[in-house]
Amino acid sequence: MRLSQLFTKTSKTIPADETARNAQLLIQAGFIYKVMAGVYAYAPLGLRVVENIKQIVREEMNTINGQELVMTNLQPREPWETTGRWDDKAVDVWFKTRLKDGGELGLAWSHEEAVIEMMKQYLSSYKDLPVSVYQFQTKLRNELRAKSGIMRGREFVMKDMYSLSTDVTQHDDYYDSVIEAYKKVYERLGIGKDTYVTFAAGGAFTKFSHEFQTVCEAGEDVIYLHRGKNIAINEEVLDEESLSQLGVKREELESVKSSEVGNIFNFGTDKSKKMNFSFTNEAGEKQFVHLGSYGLGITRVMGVIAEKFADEKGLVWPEAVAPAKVYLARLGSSPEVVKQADELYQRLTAAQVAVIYDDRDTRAGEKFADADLLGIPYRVVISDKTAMNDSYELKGRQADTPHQSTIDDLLKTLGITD
RNA sequence: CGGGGAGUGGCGCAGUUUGGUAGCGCGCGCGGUUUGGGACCGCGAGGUCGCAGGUUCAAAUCCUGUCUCCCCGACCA
Repeated sequence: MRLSQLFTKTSKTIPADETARNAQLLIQAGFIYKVMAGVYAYAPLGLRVVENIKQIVREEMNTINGQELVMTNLQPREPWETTGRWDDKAVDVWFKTRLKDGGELGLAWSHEEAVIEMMKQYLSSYKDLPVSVYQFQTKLRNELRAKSGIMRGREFVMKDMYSLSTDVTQHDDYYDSVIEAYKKVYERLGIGKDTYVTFAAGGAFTKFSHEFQTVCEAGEDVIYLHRGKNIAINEEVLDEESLSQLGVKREELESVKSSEVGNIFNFGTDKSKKMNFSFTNEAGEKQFVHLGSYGLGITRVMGVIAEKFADEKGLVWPEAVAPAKVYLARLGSSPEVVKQADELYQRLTAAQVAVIYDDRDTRAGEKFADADLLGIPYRVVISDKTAMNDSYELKGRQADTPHQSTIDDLLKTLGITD
């Protein structure tokens, strides 16, 4: 990507109407554009981050046999009525609208009922199970109050997965595999060591559900950590019963602010019964499907990463999600410099390394400031000096000083092996 | 939804108390000098002050209503 052609621009000032660090930085750097409260558009650089996160999630969901599909944003009323969740008193985040002929529709805030409705058409035998389906979907929630930039919006991207199992054992096995898959996801996203599987309010079938909480000052939740035992408890279920059940003492726990980046639920057969979603077992008997629901907030994770890693100069993306691996800053426009920079750009691009090529006719300071603000992991500078010596100046985003390297060292550092 | 704060060129702000028809920085365009951490000089374009009413000779400024944004709280299945 040539920066001279990118339509977004960075700004020297942070937007006045945002206080959330993630929103300030992402807007200032041109990753996102605010449309209204809690609703943000994703510009090219922001979209790259979103897609990188999605790809990591996709790979891990595929590993545990998740089958990707896409549900719809327009949802009919009936399935939600059967579970009692159409009523605004039961679900207060509904956006609702009407068809021209008067039929009432809901805009998708979740897809549990929708998925069941769909899967009923395909699954009818124990031989069809287990099945796990997932999607990346834009969720629409009429939150009373949006806040915290992209961490709590009215429109946001979420990966939601649903498992359909024959019985408790089959369900539990899958549920456990999702926990492991989620751990891998957060690990790959660079927030693994700060993300805790957290015991939270469970619902009708289990004492607890599991949340994935990332320690983050900007988060909305408070969790209690037992670092020694690697146990975390959401304050909403912190009572004597829970403590004794988990075998920890209150005074051993450390309270920290966190953001819920994932949540997994066991619905048992509750919804299946209400929606009459059954299959035939080996004995020819009608059984209800066990449902599990597994959410992972894609755009929220992006906000959390932006918050956690930023420094005073701007964003600092972990390599796995960065919009590019290399920020190639070309200083000056002498033929030698242009030649060296163009060649490196082509070489890296050919090697599948994402590069932001700053070929703009601007001064060095501006390029360096933008490289930092955009948070690209590696900065390579091409100048008269490097062109003359056939060297390459390389600096990590958070390194203090750059160093000169040969083309071989450079490619090696960037993980390119010919 | 309760409480608090704020809406003035693309962005960040001043001006509002003490009404007299709009200013600064950045950005943008042109010319020139510069060129390794957001350069400098000159010239120039760009807003009628969220919106709607009202008071007044006169409203960014006063009054009423309304919309929007931010923060705290409540809510988050």
